[in-house]
Amino acid sequence: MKLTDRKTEIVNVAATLFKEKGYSAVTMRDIAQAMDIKAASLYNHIKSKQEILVLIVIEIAEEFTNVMNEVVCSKDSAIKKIERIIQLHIDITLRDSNALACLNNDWMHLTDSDLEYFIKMRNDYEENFKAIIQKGIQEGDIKDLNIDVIIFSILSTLRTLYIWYNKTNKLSSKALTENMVKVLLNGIV
Amino acid sequence: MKLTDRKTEIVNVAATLFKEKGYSAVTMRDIAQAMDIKAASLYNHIKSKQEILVLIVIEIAEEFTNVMNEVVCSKDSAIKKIERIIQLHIDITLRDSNALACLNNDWMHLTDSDLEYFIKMRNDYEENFKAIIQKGIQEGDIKDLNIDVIIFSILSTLRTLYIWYNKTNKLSSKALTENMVKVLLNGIV
DNA sequence: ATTGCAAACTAACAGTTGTTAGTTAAGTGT
DNA sequence: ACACTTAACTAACAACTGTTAGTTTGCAAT
Repeated sequence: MKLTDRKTEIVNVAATLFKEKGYSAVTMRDIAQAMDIKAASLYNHIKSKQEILVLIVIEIAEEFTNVMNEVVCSKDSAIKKIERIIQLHIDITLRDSNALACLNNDWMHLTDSDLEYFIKMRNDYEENFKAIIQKGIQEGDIKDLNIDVIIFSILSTLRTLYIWYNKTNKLSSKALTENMVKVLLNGIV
Repeated sequence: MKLTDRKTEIVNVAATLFKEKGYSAVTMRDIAQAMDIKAASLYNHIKSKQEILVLIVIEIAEEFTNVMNEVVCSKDSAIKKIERIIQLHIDITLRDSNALACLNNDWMHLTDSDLEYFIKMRNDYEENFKAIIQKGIQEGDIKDLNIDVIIFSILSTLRTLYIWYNKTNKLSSKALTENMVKVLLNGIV
């Protein structure tokens, strides 16, 4: 799916606004004003407000899905797999925090098949993550704690990185990943 | 600030809807319909849609602030303090997950002095939390990792508990807290 | 020069939004 | 029986919503 330059621009501007105020609170006139054009002009490039949301959310969701599938198929250890997933979240956060905020906060405004598709991807993602942790526990690499608590604490941290990453952007991607791996896997005590 | 029964009911119904779709996407007619009355009737009890949001968000924010102030003043160890804060988040999540969702997702729709007040409370909260961690590091109870990464990973997990707690509500408050303390403090490896 | 096209514009639409005004029906206390 | 209060109602408002239709402008290719 290739986008024209102008369409990409609209999607990016919209993502920035959606991050600030949420999908519902941003109007087509807001998006237009941010681009110094009129609202009606947006429709030369996009079909609807919904389409913008779909373009933002689904693309990122598919990227998560694709990488997760690679990781699942690989022969790495559970710990190595988790590290790759941490890296994945950090990379996408650094590259496109606006879209990520949108995915986290506005996915419920998707409709019909898009909503269905998104929810399936998210459920599969969590299931795959769970399977990785479970294998790690079986093989003795991960402590035998409540598995849902483990999954949740890691995923919720990774998913909300976008809120926070500009507060500590002195850290490089690599340094951030290293610290995150230590904190999330080895604990702080 | 005492609320009449009916006002409380409106606030609770609104919080449920806000959790599902976000503040902006919920209309006064939605709230009214959920209570089997007409939108105009809501105004016998509340001043505005904004007032509902303020009642939901500020009350919870103040509760966090108050308990945090107690914890800061106490003579407990850093670890003990963190455990109490984990307990606080879990308790509020179990008691009022709707309001918590609202606080997390819709605080930016507060206006003027309410918005200012909220942001100040949140900043103070984070500063206090940071000071606790810092003390813990100084005293050797906590590993000397990047402090922002530590704060963020714990807080983001605690703050988004509401998304997740009904998936694993087999766990009691106590059991949940114990698992959470182990995972967040001691790590999983 | 003429045509074609991309991308902006103005004007307007039908529906939705939060909110107000004025009214009504059902209790409650005197 | 009476006035008062509570909490619902209908009707309407002005502003805002996403979107469409038709038009204009400037540039590139013929």
